[in-house]
Amino acid sequence: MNSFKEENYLKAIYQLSVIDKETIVSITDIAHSLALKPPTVLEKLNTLSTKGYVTYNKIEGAKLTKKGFDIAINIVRRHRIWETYLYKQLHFSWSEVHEIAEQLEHVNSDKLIDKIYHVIGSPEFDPHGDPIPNKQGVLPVSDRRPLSKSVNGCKCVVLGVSEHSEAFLNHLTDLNIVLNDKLVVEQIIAYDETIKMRNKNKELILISSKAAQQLLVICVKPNCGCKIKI
Amino acid sequence: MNSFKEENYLKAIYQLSVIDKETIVSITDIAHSLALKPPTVLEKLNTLSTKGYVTYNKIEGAKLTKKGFDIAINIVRRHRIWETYLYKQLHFSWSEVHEIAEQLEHVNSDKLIDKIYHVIGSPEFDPHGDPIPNKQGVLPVSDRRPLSKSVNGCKCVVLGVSEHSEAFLNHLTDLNIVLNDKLVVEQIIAYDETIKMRNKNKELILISSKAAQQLLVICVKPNCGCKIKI
DNA sequence: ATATATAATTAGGAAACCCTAATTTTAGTA
DNA sequence: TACTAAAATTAGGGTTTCCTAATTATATAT
Repeated sequence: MNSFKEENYLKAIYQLSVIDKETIVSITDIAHSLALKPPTVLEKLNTLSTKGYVTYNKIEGAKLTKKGFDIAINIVRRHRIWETYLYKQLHFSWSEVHEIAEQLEHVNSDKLIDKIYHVIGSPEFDPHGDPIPNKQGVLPVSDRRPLSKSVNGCKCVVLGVSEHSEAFLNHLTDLNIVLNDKLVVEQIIAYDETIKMRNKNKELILISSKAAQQLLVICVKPNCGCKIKI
Repeated sequence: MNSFKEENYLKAIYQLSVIDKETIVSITDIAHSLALKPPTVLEKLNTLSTKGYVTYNKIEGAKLTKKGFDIAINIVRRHRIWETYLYKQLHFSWSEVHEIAEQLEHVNSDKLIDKIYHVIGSPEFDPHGDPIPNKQGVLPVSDRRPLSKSVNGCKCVVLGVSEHSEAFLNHLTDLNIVLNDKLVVEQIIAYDETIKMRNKNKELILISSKAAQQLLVICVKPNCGCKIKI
């Protein structure tokens, strides 16, 4: 019954661990992500550990156990399904959707999720390209990768973003980049890795390395030599 | 942010006050309704009182202030809108709907409620005849009354129920009574106030006084002399 | 290597919520 | 009226969740 808070801890740990598989999930990271102070997080981590949802030590940081992962991935699933439902079915704008889904994700009814998932057509990805885990917590496989991993000549299709801030999404709008756009990389500027590319209207687009790291694409030209195999 | 619990207190007080306008809302009643113990309720009542949501004293019991009423009626509004949405739009059965709406009613997004209310066609009553308060907290006027207030010869249409238990709803199904049925009262048995009536197929139906008190109808025969003016 | 910044931890405490047990009111009834 | 049952209240305590301040580790950098 007390799950609201605990669900948010587990979700935060999951999300932090996904950002970078190498880096450990530290107390400071979790505290920052949940707007709490480190001692609070440490205390909670101990009780979550006792309950068997996480393991924690200074060297390895916080890690979800199978039990904890199952809960976390299910919250992520609910969140993405609700976001898609709000967006596609109730015509909310993408920027409004997140905050409401943060609340709805804690509503505990598998049947409700099943129904709305069916209504939206059981998609594998949400409207911004984030994968929707299935009931078993398995993410759909996808060859999407950051645009920043491209090489000259790459032909990419925009599948999503890994950052969801207003600022970034507005920047994409300014650059005239939308979902499913086809982009052809013409040059990667050696000095700062700015990418020069063209869209389907042959318009030139310059995108910074920073932004390119957050834009997820799939490579549609075989053997282009880009840093991710398709 | 802390509102989940408080919302439930305010809703409980509202609902208890509606059952019978004469009777005061006692600590014991609230404790029973929320499955808590009296000292817990008393303590919370004091803090709710400090915050200006209720007034409380032994003689008058708990009463909502304007501020408390506004919150409570809004929760009721959300609850009934969600129940209707789940029932009509997502095809949940009526018995499943309540539990999920208990969670959804606390999701804080007026825009979400507006949208789903629009989708279900902005009805004034939910599928079981409960009135849906408007945004200002005003209940739609209705001449519905308990069937038990009928007199001989009353022609009534079934509008809803005031009790929502499985047991009662199943009983109505057994009696072959559904929403919008037209019933003609033939006799009220003096001894125990059992009502003898006929439905549109002229079938005889006997309903106990207890059940008749929970069945809400509107009188469609003018000046029938029943105990409620229409 | 030592100073310094950053992260983790410990100690101690406050507020929210909820409880049991005991006591005091209040109300109902013989 | 006096007794008794029910309701309200007081006292005291437990857990959860969160904090600040102080301390100890751990890195980082000169």
